[in-house]
Amino acid sequence: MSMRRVAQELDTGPASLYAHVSSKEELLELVYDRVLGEIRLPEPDPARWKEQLRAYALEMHLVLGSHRDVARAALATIPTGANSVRAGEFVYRLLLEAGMAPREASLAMDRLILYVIGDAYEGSLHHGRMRAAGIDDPGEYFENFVGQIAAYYRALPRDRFPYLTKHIDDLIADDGEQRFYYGLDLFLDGLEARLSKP
Amino acid sequence: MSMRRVAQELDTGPASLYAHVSSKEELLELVYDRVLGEIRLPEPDPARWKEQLRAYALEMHLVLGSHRDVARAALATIPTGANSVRAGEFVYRLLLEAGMAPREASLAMDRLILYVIGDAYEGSLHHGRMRAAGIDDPGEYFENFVGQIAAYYRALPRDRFPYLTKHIDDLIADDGEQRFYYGLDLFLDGLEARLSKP
DNA sequence: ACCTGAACACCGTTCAAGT
DNA sequence: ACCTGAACACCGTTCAAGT
Repeated sequence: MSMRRVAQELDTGPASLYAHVSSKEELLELVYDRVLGEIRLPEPDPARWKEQLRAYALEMHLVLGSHRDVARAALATIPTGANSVRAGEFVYRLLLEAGMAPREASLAMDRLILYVIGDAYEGSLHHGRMRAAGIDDPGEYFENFVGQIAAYYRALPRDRFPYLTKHIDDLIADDGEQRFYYGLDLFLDGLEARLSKP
Repeated sequence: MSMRRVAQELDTGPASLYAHVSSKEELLELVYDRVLGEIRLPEPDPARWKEQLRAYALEMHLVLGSHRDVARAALATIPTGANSVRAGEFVYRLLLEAGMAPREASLAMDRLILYVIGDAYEGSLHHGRMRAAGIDDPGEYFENFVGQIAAYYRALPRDRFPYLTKHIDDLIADDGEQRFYYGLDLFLDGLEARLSKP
């Protein structure tokens, strides 16, 4: 996304955008909030906090995957939009009602959001690379990507890198989706463990 | 970092760089690997895997904080440099010797690295914003940043956002370092729990 | 093999001038 | 209050020409 391209889409010049927005960063934050609005929030149910938090993370991840710069804008910004606050209240409430102390719930919310955005941002970088390479099919791109890693690892000297060279198949077994799930569930299980023995 | 500025530092033109490197991305990957070389790896000790993994994550986080574009380059790239492979062998070995199955160790390594890089990247975005705002002291910047969040939350209607408005102090209590530690320890504790009951 | 100047095709943002 | 053309100060990369 470039200011000049946005302006072009609106049949105007880039300077005109600055009558409505003070910078590209501000525009991206507005887009971010609008994108968050696409997430449907269920009625919070403390008994199912883990399930609901997981569903929220998956939806947010999906919705952020749409555009590269949005995920970056979501990092290190003050979440100030209406939808952002709405989502924040939902997540925070769920953690509190699950039994977490306010301060720990704050930390947990912060880290969950960072994880989702971080993974989405990495995904969008991959997406950009895919387009740059002229590949259309994500599966084909993934094959290509891990294939290069595998080839490189296979060429490493076994005596100096015994562990990496021995388990190449395991290193490339899981795709991006499975990696995201693994980290998400590790996180949620970790929260649950802290709840049961504080 | 821009190609033109690198060239200037080397008293030459930007075009000259392309005799040594095929793109800016490739140059950044070379910088990334050099930066990883600054991490000192201890003799792996399976009995202290958690402690050693934690120390590694802290060192990597510190070393990545130096330059914004490096953390971004570290995302979504094939880690192909000598130091990168050296570090990968260390982390992977530690996880395996701790008792993890090869496939799960692969996932755990991937997520740990993503977490460290993701947090470092967010930190570098903050750093950039700090410089843009003309602030020199990180403490002052942090005060400023959380102060804006707090003011915004305080102005929210209490009936619509009861949870966020009630715990503003807890929401802004921890700084970046403490947040990083919380997520890191949650991750490591999670791994430990999976090891004890597989 | 390495370097260079000049050019190409872009950026975000500002600012005086217009309505 | 909103819009505009033109300009400023940058980008990454290419390419013919040089050594």
